[in-house]
Amino acid sequence: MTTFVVIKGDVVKGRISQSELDVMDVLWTQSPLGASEVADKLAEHKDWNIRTIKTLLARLVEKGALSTQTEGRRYLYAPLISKDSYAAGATRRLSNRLFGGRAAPLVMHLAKDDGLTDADIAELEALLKKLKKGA
Amino acid sequence: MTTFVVIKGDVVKGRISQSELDVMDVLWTQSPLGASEVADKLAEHKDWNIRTIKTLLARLVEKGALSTQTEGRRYLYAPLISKDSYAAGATRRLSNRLFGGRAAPLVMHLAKDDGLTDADIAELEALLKKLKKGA
DNA sequence: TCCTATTGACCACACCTGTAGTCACATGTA
DNA sequence: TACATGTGACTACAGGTGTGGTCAATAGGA
Repeated sequence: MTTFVVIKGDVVKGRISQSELDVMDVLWTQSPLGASEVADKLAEHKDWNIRTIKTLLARLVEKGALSTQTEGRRYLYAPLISKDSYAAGATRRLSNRLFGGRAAPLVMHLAKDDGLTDADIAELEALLKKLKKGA
Repeated sequence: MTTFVVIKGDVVKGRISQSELDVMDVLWTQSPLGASEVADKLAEHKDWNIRTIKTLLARLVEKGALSTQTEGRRYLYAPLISKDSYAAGATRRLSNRLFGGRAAPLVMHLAKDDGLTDADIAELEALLKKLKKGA
């Protein structure tokens, strides 16, 4: 069974795995980059062999999440889906899966254990005000 | 590398997979249940062989997500972690992973594409009011 | 010009996951 | 009592994932 994850018009074959997401993060911050540049950025957080990173890059290309462009003898990689649209899809999937699509319980969970700072709360209030006005 | 997912005091060895979560959902709704009862409930949504469900139950027991209690010649299964604490952990992981732990962008994503109803917005406002008072 | 370092292509391998089959045993029924 | 049936234990197997090795080509420095 082949699954296609549709994210606001972008189509990715199969799911982006945890490690692959770390690679995407680098390229969402800056792109296009070659494999070794991606490795350099990742080295701050991860202790991965360059081989590992190349495998992840290749898999992401195969899944349609990254594009390649040739620069001399190497590839430059760039995201085909934006972090924003990926995040939107992931958020909605979680919300549907666990809370029947309702947002409030989700926020409630974030609020527990001091998960929300005063700044967060202020930001959310502003957001809600805008949503009500826009409606 | 063995990973332990800590959810508010509950410890689950490894991660709960998608299909396993479907099984947990049944037992979060009602428990304890035997394997065939779980299968009956799942039959409404899933087309799974009873073998499959037994495998998933066994894996969940092995992971420490379910407890068993003997009833005659069979097991009765019950959750060792609550849906609430699981949901809290999953929400926090998503929020940390994608939004640096901030709640507002997460809600913003839900809001897009009419993801939030008026009722949701009202519920969130009430929640925020309570949070401010409680602080 | 010759060697070394780098690159993508391909391969490896263990563990996880989805999905079930087989087996031995107990039990209710004929 | 004999047998179909349900149960958990163990096994299977393909595809995904984490992690990295091998190889041939090539580009850049000595």
